[in-house]
Amino acid sequence: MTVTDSAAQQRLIDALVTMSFTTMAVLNRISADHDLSLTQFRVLAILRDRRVKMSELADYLGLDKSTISGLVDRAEKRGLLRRAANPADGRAVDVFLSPAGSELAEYGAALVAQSLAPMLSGSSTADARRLTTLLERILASAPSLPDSDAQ
Amino acid sequence: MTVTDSAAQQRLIDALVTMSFTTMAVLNRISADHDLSLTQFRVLAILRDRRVKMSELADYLGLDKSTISGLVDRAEKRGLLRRAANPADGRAVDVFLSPAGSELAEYGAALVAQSLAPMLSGSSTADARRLTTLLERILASAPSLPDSDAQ
DNA sequence: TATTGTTATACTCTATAACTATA
DNA sequence: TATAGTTATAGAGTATAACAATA
Repeated sequence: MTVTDSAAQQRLIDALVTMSFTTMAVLNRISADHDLSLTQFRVLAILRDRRVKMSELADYLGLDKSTISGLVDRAEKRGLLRRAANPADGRAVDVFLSPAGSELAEYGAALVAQSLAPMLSGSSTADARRLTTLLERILASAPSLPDSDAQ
Repeated sequence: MTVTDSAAQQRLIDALVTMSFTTMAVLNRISADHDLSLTQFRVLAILRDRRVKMSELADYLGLDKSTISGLVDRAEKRGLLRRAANPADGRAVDVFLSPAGSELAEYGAALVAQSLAPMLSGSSTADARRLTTLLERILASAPSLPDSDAQ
């Protein structure tokens, strides 16, 4: 996109930002419905297919390690996840989902799909495919952000 | 999109969610760089071209009125916005940007455009136009959420 | 009576700084 | 020395409940 397209570019940016707020509002509502903050919900999503160290969780979320301690404390107290010593590094602590956490994570992922589907149901299959391709192309070239693989 | 396209639909949802997190991370970073929470940043964006009542601000953001009181308190103390009695309703309080708040809001909007532009610069003009159209079409049919017109 | 806004309260989220234990 | 994690602390964000003022 060239510099002369500034009006068109601004329009794209507006659409992207509005779409992002709309999507985040849906994720926020789903989280709140289950007494989770969006961050807690993201933790569940991240741990759905991974067992990670506290420090890795901090990296995924782009948050300070002390924040992660509190976050994991509360989720552990609720029985959603567990800590365990890392076998390879005596300083490190692994985090992973409990069965209850795993169940909630799966349910949450399904809810996200269900909640966003209506918004997309107006698009034709061809348009949906086109949109997917365009978004994926942008994401592939974007500098990977802390949270780019949550969900 | 038909029910048989569930894999394709899930892929679109994943792309949309990832893109949303990426966009929000950018907005969060810009906010933090100016000692604003994302919510404060949104307040500035909302008030950029509007003078609203406290209750309307609550509606825009989807937050409780008591939350708005605190939010406005802090921003007012920082000199970014001001309260005034609503001339038409003795119970209501109007909120609007101070000159400093207005300046920061304009600067912030420009920063958002600048920060998101690189991510989009890899797309051709035709692709950008196509993406804009697809997003706008979805947003037009989406039930308008509390925050859909921030920014 | 209903609505608008504020205040008190409580909890979560977040970062900084100081600390312990391990590498 | 550097890294991993926890704890103490402080401030912001958020909602609920109770309240005063106005419609």
